[in-house]
Amino acid sequence: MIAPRSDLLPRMAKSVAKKKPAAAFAAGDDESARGRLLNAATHLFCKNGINATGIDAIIDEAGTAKTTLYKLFGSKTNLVHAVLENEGKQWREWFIGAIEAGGGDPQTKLTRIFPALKIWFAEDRFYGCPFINAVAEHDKDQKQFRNIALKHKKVVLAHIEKLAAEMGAVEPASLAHQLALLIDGAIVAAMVSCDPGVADTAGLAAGNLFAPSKVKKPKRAGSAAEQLVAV
Amino acid sequence: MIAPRSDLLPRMAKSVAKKKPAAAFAAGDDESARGRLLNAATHLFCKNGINATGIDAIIDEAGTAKTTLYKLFGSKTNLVHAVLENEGKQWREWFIGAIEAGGGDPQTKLTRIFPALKIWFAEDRFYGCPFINAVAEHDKDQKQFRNIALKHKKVVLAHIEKLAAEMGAVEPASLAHQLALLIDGAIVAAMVSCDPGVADTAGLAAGNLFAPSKVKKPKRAGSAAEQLVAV
DNA sequence: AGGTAAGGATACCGAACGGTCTGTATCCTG
DNA sequence: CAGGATACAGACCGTTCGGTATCCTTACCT
Repeated sequence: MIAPRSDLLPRMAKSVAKKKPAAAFAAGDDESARGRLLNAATHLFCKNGINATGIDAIIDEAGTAKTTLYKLFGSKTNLVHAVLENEGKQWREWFIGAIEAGGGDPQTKLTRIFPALKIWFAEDRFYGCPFINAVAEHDKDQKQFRNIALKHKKVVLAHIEKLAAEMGAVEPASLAHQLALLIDGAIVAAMVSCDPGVADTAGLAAGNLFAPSKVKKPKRAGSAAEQLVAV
Repeated sequence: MIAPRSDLLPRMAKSVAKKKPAAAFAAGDDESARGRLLNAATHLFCKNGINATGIDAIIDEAGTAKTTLYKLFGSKTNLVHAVLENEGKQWREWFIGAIEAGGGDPQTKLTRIFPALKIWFAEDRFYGCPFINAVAEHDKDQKQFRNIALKHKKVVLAHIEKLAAEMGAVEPASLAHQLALLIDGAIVAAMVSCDPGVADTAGLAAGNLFAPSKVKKPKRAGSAAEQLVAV
């Protein structure tokens, strides 16, 4: 039984030799079995849906054995949770980095939100928000995925609200919630329409939320004009 | 072989004798096999997801035989399409009715959008937008469900854009798209958070889109103030 | 050199899936 | 009363699902 195995490079994915996908937030160069499983599961869950993705498809794309998956994650449910946790962390790091990079005043950072999203929307591996999608395809009377999604969105919201407060918004919490609504709307609209341009529309709508009347200490504009258009 | 059947009322659902759910847009009093199947499938698809809902669960809730389902719809896929078409039609009728009822000027009608949505969000059978959810749990590289969703959203958008034009919006199409974004955002946020109050937040954001500077023929406000805050 | 940990390959299990089949009961119409 | 149409009941089929068990190969570390 000489059986010269074709895989001269063991512990490497054999099915594909992927190039780095050059995503906005890189999913990974982790070539360990765990990393490959996480990347494959993330890709397939997001692209085809969680329920529509079978274990076999995941191990096939990851180039691992089924035993390895169950040794590392225990169950499909655990894998789903690991994917969401990992993806959420990476997305938040990318998002916050994208609006913070380059500095500037808080309002400048907030206006970077939708241009940043547009870049994400334009990726060929943009499949919408994994958290929203996970909620959408599971029992809505159960809190499981809704709680995970809320936890993710609260971190993002907190950062936006902090910036809103720093820029002197009259009601930072309200402004942050409105921006978050536009973000969610843009994400699902981009997923459905495949048109990154919805980010521009969302940015346009967001622009109205930064009107001088919404800010405590206007920098230049006269107060008379503000009064006229206030509320 | 007397076998006194328990169903003294044939062609009636036996498993449950549901009360009318009193939904904003009534799913139905259609007690035919087709109607019951459509209602049951709509409920289960929306609540638990399409992929997570088996044929057996549907016929169980509908109180029909499996043969009846396949005689009437042919396949699960066909049933899914029938559900989306039917649900979309009913939702649009409800939505347009809700913002048109009571009359008033076009802007008044547009401001009715989010209060109307809030009522929908508060229902115990609110499970988000079936079209968004359908896209979320299927292959995003296929156009199938995305096209169905887009068709639905275009009808809604067209009505909003018509109202925007009637109210004299400077850019009716842009305004309509921004409102649509807020609507989508509110729907998914309500689905995830189970808080109908997001409709208020969306309504607040929408209020900024109706600023005098956005309207061709301002009714009262002076033009000087508008110039100051324009664009 | 040998042991151990990590991972690959594959056969297999019970359950659930979408879908088909046979048979029976009830109604409507002629 | 006959016969067609409609619907219910439930067994059944092939497939796929998530998950387990067994065995084998390789890399690395004393």
